[in-house]
Amino acid sequence: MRLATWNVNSIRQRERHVAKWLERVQPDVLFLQEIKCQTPDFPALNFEALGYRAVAVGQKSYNGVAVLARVPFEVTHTALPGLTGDVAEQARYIEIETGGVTLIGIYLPNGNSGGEAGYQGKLDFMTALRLRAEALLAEDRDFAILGDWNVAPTDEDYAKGALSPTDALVRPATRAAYREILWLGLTDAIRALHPTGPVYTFWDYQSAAWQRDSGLRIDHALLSPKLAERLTSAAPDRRERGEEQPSDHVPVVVELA
DNA sequence: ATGTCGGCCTTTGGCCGA
Repeated sequence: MRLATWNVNSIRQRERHVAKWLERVQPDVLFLQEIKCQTPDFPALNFEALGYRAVAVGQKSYNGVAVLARVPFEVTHTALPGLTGDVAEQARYIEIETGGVTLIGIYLPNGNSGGEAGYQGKLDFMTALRLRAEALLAEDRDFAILGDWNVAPTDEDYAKGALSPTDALVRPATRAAYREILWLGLTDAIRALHPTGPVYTFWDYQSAAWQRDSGLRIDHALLSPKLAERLTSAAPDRRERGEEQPSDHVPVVVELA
């Protein structure tokens, strides 16, 4: 099973990139983030012509997630269970079941806007996500959580100078919340296979970040224990960052035997 | 490394978010 996640930074700007990428990589399931369109405006029919059923959870202007799959699936949640407050109104979560496995796509709040209240929304999302993972573990479900986590888990996960030490992506409370989820017994697919060194998934549009390889590792796939045993590969597809008019994120692809 | 994007309204330029 080939799973993928990609923050596309507007599906209207990146539809051709996604279509070409699907044809080249042929994932079974692809989660998208930052589609930046309302649900009815998502170009689902164009992806269905390529053999991918598409379901979007959109909103005006910002955020928005979607799933594209060439395998049968059922959408089970379009919002993160248990989450309340302003952040709960935003399109950041989709959960599906396919082949007896639960797959979750997330666009975790960045946390740098809206002051401390905005940052608290990020932490609230992470708490609700941990509780969701705990519930799935208690049910003995096999599951994976893929997406733009907006967390650089360790200092190896961002290039020197690419972030302020006080950025919400690296604040101690952010990292602690990420570890609480990871340490439930989940496996960070990329770090399981590439334990050290830079494995960036994002390069800012500003300051020639791509040319300087000044990147971040903030897109992650976390696997439940039995899925982790099936892990055979996990890597960002850096090639996409060099395309014309790219997203600032590249796809992350995970293979399970 | 505050000369980048994308979306939207305040609408042909300025703002917010990333």
